[in-house]
Amino acid sequence: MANIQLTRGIIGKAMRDEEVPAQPIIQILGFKKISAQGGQDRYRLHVSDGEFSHSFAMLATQLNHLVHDNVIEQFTVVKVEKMVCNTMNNKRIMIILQLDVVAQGRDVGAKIGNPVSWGETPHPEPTGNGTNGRSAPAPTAAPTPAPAKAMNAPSGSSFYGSNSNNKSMNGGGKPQQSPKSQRPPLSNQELAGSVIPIRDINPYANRVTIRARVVNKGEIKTWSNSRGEGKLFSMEMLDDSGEIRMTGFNQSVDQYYDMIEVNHVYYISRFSVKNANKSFNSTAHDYELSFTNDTQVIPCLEDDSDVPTLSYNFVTIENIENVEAEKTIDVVGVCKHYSDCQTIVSRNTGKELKKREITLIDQTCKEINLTIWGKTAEDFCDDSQPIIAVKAAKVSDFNGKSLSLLQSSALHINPDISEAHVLRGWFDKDGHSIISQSLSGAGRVGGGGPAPFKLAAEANEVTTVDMEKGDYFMSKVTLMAIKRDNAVYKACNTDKCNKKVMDLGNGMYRCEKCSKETPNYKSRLMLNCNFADFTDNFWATAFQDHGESILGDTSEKLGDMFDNRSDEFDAVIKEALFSQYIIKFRSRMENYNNETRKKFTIVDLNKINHAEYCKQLLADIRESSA
DNA sequence: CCCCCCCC
Repeated sequence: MANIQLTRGIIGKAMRDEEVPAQPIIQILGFKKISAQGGQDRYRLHVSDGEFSHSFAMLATQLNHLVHDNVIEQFTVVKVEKMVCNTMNNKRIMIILQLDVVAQGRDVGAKIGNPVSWGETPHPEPTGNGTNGRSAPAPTAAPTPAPAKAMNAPSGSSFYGSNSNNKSMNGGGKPQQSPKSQRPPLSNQELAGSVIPIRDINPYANRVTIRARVVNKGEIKTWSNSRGEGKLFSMEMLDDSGEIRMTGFNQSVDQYYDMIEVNHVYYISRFSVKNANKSFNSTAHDYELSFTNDTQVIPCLEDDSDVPTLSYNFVTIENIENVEAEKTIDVVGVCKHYSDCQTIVSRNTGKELKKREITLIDQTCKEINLTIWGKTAEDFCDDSQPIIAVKAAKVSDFNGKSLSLLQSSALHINPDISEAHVLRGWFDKDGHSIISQSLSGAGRVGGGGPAPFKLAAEANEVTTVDMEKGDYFMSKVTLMAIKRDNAVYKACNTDKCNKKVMDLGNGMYRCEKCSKETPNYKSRLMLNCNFADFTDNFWATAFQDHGESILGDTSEKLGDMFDNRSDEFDAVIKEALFSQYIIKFRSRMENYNNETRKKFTIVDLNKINHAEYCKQLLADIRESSA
């Protein structure tokens, strides 16, 4: 093991944020498990380039197996294929994302050279044999013996079976009794011999096994239609040849859903293969798989680093502007803020849906809203402004551009990928205080550029000449009053027609526009609202959707209240007052009774985010005092 | 066997 040359000086360069040579060779002097977010272990490394040593290096968590498998041990020499440096709490940290082992620690057996501890370390570095330095206890303390490398497939005891006897088998430790019609589990030899690449899956290839990494697992979904009802889940898997989707129904859900873990590799055999319906399947594969009663899923226990992990093809937020609606893209951004979880009712199915809006920002200084659904929305609660990476988010052109998660999308919080580390560094240093523009909703560019912020007094001064288009402005205002009368009106029930109908007094309603009389109508909102800030106040109209946001209920329920439970309706109005909003208004001159008057209409409305608003004010102050 | 991907 003589003559191993470390890349001297690389640590100094990395610490000084200078360009580092490609593929530097360094030695691991020790490592230490540290507590980490998300319950996942993280390893801090004590590394040396022969000149300096440094204990603020981190192993990307996808490389944890290298520690668990004793590949990284004391004195192991590695070639760093990929790493990033960040400054965290005034310390430079090296994050090693990819490495190759040059020589095993047990073969090297000693520290190479006489490295000096870098920088702020106040004490001399211990140099005793068999110790790893303060930050890195001896590896003998931590790892358990690695599984035998020669093992191709796991032993029968780790078999996740293909029938319901499984639990009793595990409980009693008895050999499995196959029920009559079922085939016995595949032997290890059968398994290993029949593994084919995912790319080669087709309906005629029987008795094959794939060895695949699960990169996404959807929520359990229930359905009920004329053909029956049931539950199902889908997952996406990949190997180095391709990707494929697999769906499990009913009892397969019970059997496999909890067992299958995202990012783990499994041997899967005895599935059924059918054509992929391209309109609902975003994978590149022509076929998709289903679990059968006979399907066998076996965790891959040996080293699975040859099976690729989820890879992204990120589009910057700025560039999402140019992506067509309905396309799916990968995106990574900082979760600048997020909304409460809301319950809405699907127009198509009548089902209640949970949703939450997340605002993402990246180095292009653009923001975009991402809508998340269901359990993901309910459970999302992370105030640390985490990095969010999404595989296959759907682009929509609602309110500018926005993103929405699909069942087949995958959201990852603080993924251990270089883009995320770089973004983190940017946001913590500069990004958090930057004035950014949103592609979604209020403040976005479009329709003649971003709307300027105006105080109420300034808004009142505006004399709009353009009768057609009008002027747009943003304002931070408090809701002072809502006129109760005419807040709700009965509108024509015809799709797309929202005209006010005439109550004929006989249970029928007439729409002049449609020339139709029906017993039906829909309740719609048209709120006359008074808004104020410290300079002045003005009246503005909030139609349907914005009215629902302000009053916090559906127009249907509000209409019922308005007609039948007047005091309840008054209470709703009272409750809505004195909320603060950031609102985008349109001001326009309108002719009414031979008089030209300026009218304000709400075009976008958001409850104020005080933290966000204060940041903007601070940025404004900085800019104007610079 | 789902096949909806929602709401403003």
